[in-house]
Amino acid sequence: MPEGHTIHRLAQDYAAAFRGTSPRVTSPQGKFSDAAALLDGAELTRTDAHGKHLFLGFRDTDWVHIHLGLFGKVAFGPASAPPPTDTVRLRLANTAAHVDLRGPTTCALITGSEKQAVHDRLGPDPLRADADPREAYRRISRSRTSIAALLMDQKVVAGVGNVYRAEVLFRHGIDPYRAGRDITPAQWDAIWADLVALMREGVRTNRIDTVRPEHTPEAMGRPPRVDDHGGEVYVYRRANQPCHLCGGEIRTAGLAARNLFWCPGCQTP
DNA sequence: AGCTCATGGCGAG
DNA sequence: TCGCCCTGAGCTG
Repeated sequence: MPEGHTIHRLAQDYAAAFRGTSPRVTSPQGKFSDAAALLDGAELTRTDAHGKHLFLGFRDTDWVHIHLGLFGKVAFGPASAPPPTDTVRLRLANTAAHVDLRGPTTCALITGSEKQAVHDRLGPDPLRADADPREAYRRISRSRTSIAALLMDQKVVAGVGNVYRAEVLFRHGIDPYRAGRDITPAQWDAIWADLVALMREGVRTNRIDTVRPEHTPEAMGRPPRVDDHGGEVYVYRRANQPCHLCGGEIRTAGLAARNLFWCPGCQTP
């Protein structure tokens, strides 16, 4: 589920369902029980997102810091909340809705200054108004590390995950192993602008679609294909299949414990 | 029932 | 670079 677009969408959805209300706060699974008791009945005043980090603001000073990790999931439902299963870390419930959080790597009650510390260690987020892409380029342009690894480094850019990384590099014809220092300013500007557009669209639709209109299955007369993650893509999880553009075989390789996908025909070193 | 894999990230060595 | 944490789906028997 979770790349940055998912988290920003969740910030919106939590706000839409709970902002201005004082929900019951529980932790059926138990790992968040003490904090839940402190927040129970407090007003949810605001929400925020930076990269893959989600923040729920209660009262004036309390924040719940949530990171879904690889497995975390959030499920919204109506007020008639079913009995929670024993994996629900955090449940909010008001008179109109409930929401369950399962499997997060982080769910912690923090202060405003602790929240600020999280912002401080994250790079610019294409989905945030305060993002400065030059901050990212400063690191990228000085690095011998591959652009694929840099895009996944949350200190460099916040919110890009394995799908957006693979897809944006394909869309710009850049081989994932190219060193950061070999990315030109113009290339970075184009990548950033593309990330902003793709991820905004991702927030809107709640899925990752990266295929340009002229390359959709309908436009190219090939059978529709949607990845398990729910969107249509050029290379992500398409190892050994033909590239939509050049017909060459999509390749895959491990990079820093994640699977990388690219088209050697379309992406130049 | 058990294995593998997944859109993340951390700390140890 | 590896092992580990969080969970669930989709296989394999």
